[in-house]
Amino acid sequence: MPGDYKDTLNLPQTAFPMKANLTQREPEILRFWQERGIYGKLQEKNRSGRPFILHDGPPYANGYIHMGHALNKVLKDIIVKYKSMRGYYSPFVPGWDCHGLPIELEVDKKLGKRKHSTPILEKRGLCRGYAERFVDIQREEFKRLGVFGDWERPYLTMSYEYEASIAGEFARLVKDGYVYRGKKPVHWCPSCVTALAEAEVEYAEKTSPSIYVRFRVLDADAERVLPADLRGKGLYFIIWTTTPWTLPANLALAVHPETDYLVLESGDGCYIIASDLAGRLGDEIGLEGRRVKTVKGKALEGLRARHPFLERDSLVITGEFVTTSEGTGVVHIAPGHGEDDYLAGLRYGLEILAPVDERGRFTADVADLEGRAVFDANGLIMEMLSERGALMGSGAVTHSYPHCWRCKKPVIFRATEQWFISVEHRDLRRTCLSEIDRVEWIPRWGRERIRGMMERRPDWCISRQRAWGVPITLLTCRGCGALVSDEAVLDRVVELFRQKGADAWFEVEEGDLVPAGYRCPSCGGTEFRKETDILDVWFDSGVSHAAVLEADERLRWPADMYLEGSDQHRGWFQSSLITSVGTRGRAPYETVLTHGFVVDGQGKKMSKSVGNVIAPNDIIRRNGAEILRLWVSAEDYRDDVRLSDEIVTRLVEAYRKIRNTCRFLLGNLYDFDHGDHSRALLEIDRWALSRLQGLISRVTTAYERFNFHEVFHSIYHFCVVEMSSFYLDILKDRLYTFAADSPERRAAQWTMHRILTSMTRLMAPVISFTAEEIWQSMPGERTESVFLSDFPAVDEGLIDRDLERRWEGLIETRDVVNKAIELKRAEKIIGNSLEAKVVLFAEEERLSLLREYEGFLPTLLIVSQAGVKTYGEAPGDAFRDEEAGGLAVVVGRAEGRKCLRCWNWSPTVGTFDDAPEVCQRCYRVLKG
RNA sequence: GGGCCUAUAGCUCAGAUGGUAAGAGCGCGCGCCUGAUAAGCGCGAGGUCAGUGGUUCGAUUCCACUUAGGCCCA
Repeated sequence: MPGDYKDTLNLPQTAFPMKANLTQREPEILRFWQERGIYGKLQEKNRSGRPFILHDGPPYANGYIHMGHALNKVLKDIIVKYKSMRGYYSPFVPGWDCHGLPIELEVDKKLGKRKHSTPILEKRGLCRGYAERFVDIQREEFKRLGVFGDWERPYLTMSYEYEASIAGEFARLVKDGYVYRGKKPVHWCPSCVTALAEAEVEYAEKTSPSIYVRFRVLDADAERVLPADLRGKGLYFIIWTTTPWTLPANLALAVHPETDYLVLESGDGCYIIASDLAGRLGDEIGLEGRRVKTVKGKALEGLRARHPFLERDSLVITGEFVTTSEGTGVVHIAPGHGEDDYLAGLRYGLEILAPVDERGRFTADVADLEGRAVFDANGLIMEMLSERGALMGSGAVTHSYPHCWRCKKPVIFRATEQWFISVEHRDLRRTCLSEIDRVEWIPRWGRERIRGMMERRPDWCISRQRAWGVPITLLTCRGCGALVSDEAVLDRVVELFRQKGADAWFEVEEGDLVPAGYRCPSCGGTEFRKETDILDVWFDSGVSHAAVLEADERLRWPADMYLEGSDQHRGWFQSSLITSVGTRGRAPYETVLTHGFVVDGQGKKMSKSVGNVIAPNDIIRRNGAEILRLWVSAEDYRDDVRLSDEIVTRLVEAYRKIRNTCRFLLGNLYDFDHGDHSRALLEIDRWALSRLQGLISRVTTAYERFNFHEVFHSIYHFCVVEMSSFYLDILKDRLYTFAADSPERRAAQWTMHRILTSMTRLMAPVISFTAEEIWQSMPGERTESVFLSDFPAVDEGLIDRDLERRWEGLIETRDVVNKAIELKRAEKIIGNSLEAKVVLFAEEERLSLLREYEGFLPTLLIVSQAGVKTYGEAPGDAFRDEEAGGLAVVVGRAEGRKCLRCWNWSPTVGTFDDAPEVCQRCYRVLKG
């Protein structure tokens, strides 16, 4: 067909599809990695490299993964892949947290009524099966995200080895004296005779007595408060409570340190109550009288008051938890029967008193009430108060009160014997704090956060009265109650667990746990009792540094990094720190990196009830895991990360842009000869390569600082601004119309190849699937997988700052010309920019710059002709832009005719008899 | 209620020891191209830098408070 020169051009050719079709392609790439064993080869390749150990915090083996899991694992994966490509030995051993209440509750739910009659070992077996199932499910979900790791050999906290490690680490703490037995209040169901976890308590309306009780301040102390003229009168605190039965356990009265308290003279005595509540108390119990004085709560601290019916004094303490929203502003404190009470009791060294047995009956400690069920005793107690003149008022209230989810009856708060790890022993708290200071926290405020918690936290209560966990492997003497902390006994249990798992604890006889002839060191007793509590699951994961980092030959202790959500400042970071410092004297991590939570487009938390939840699978199914990975990298994870349909849409577009840019590069490399054409580079090629070095440098720094959103933005920006709209757009003419093997075209290809191989590796840790797909489509020699290649390094020889500076001027000029052309386009004078001829009028520096590049200007501006003149010659109606001074532009129609081959306009078109429709440049190419 | 943290265009992000920098890309609007074509290119319109007060000659940038939101506690 005459006039059709398309066949004589070097148009791009590639099998690399424009449409990613990630949903289908990703599984193929996963299979490729799997079948070729790429992860294993990567480990092998770096075996002798410097290690970088990112220790995986174990997700809980319950339910399907949500976006938080995905965010966390992808962040880890990006780091592990980056470090690996940099030559670090960076194995990733994923793990799962398998014990614990949530799984047990799920199993209980399935058992229904049989849950009470199911033997513990059978229940534990069911829990194990449940956890196994979800480990498998989550493993597949994580793999689908493209996360590299040793998925076939993860660590499970319920493996026998791990269970033995838990017992072993616990034994170390026992031997070193960290573990003690103490009392702490827990929700307790007197009807089911069991402790209840918070999750097993449900709140329901209940009617309770509402009573006001006065406590008389000791006369000796009253002088501190009462003016001289009132001395001799009784001084009383008034408290309000809805649980009269806890009064026998009263040990203190709490006031708020900053609240104003009123001393009120009324009848036979003086009363201390919160000023704000005086009016209300007048209505409630008819308390009226003369206002004597006002004092701050903290001035009352240390006073002693007589218990209304027991031979005991009650100490006045202060607490921030005291409010004046109800009651009297004075709170009755029974450390054995309330959470605030307990903590206050600890602070003031009060006994954790709970004279109530496991069936909710008073013990002999309260002689008058022994054997009485606590709720039934309320009336009796009120009578006792009344007889002694201590009852200031009574009534009834209906309020929300905790009930047992099994039997639906009201529960009580009751201190029971629990095991603790002391954070004061051997200065543990202080050592932890100094370790916190030594560790690097990213972001920096993480240090303040965990520091505050560590400074204030109480001893660690590790007892749980449940079935699914690692038992607290302690024996106590049946005779004297002494703890058996004999090394031989403790070690025997660890070995037992290694062989048979923690279930063995429930099977073995007490006598078989001690050496033959063993006697209690304190009393010589020979009968022992196995502890039935299990360990808090936080202990399980807390010792992963020992059970995994130290024990697993693939890893090493301590870890270079822990990386979890910021909620783990209270959780895993702390449980790991305590167990590690307690046994090894230092933190198990060098650096701790935290990320925020996944929230919706408005920054609100995702919740099923609101209906704003987006699941990883939604995105994988609709857009592919790659989009999810891109999202992880695009967002600044230090803050909460937002996710919405719009954000996904934007990311899909960004992905397409990156993909298409790479596709264009691939398409123009189909016939590249892979020779070294570096000596034939044009200046614009050198500009592109210099810019590429800048990109490599920026991206490398961003990875090093874990600023992944900078990685994304830099690569994206490079694709859009430097490549697609500038370099590649300008390059088309050279690539398409020059002779295929001309030095100029080869130079362009050489440059493009370099850009493509660099960019692909830069993006590989983030968009791994696409990077691999590009890598496999790339012509020429390459490693088996993009991950087996090295991360690109900056080539100093390709950096040319002077050149880049000169080009800033050229690019600015180009921007102005584009504006001028746009105006002519609006006037319908030109369409395609090749129809234009441009004359530039410039002064001084710009003039000399443009003169220097005059021959190159048509290429730069993608116009057919361009000329340079002095600014003074510019016509008055020339286009000027305030941004660029000393520059005027005149745009007109190009001269000559359009070359049907290269589409440039030229006076040379029509001057060749044997090819009248082409320009001179094309004519020469055609004639070879 | 307490501890820690966040708040720049519709979206994702930059920004300055406080003083001519409020920026980028995307999206959106309007065009061009049809030899990256379910692509590519150009131009344009978008922000009282959450609000209030304070420090200062001057604050989006420092401080306090408020509001909204997040995590962890209570």
